[in-house]
Amino acid sequence: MVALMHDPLPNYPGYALRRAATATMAELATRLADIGLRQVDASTLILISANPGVTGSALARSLDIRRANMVPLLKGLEDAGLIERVPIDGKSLGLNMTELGLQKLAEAQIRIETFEKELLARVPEEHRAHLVPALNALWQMDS
Amino acid sequence: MVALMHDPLPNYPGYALRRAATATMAELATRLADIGLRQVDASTLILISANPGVTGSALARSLDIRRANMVPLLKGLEDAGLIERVPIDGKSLGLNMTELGLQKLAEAQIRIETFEKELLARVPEEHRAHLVPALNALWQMDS
DNA sequence: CAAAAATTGTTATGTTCTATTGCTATTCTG
DNA sequence: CAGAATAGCAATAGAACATAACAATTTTTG
Repeated sequence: MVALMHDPLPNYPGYALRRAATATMAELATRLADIGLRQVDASTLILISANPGVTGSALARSLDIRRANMVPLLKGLEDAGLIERVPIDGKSLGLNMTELGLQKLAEAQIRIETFEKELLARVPEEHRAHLVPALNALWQMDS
Repeated sequence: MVALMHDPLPNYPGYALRRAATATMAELATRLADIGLRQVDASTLILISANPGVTGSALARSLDIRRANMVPLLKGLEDAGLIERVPIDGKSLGLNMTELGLQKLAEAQIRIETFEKELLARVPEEHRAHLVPALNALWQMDS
């Protein structure tokens, strides 16, 4: 059950990035599943709560999710009573948190903060402060 | 077309990690698709070439891929003439690169090296050296 | 202002990746 | 040797994500 003799892959930033992402995302997914949320649900709630009245389209752009895939996502959150939608004009719907949604978000935040703390704790101290800026530099640009 | 007013998500290491991973992986995927490979194909070829005679099961463990999903992967590489399988004993098959596979791998390596270089170039210099060690610390442990 | 262009929300559908289950044959281990 | 573990495989299910098309409604601009 020993590792491969030669494994050059971890030296590739791209590979390390993918493995790190899948491993950590799987971990967070199970913790959020305990309260009936997926990561994308939690992200969405966070953004709505920080931007009351935001539209689904704007969320889609910010989260880099196709508009079409936003529909079942928001429908799920609405059906669960976590958000509500109020017409802004003839074609746009503004999104807001419900009381229940705020409660659920608070639960999620606790789990997320714990997760992020543990995640960072695994990174050797001398690298820790560099992680988030380095990661954000990789995607926050051409979007 | 402006970003959201408040976007707290990039402050979360987990979110930054996911966005960075999906963005960069999509980029690499298109570059490898030009030569008919997926990332997992390239990873597999790299490991086989570094570990001649390795078994599919060992690869699956190293790449964290289910054994069952290894089957169509390796079949694809074999059908494309990139690898060959020779029986080790009654139940194991050793994997080796073909001549064509080595050529294809060389092409892939060029694209991968270019990609990795450009990826690192996007990271501000003071963070650059910390990225790979930080990432590997996130998953190289409990596996 | 009127025509053209863009945006919003939506339905329907397809693709791809990955996990699960179960099976046979073989090898390893106590 | 008997039981446990391993290798390879098939079939299938599910989740995540992409595409295409559409109607209704703004927004832009000539």
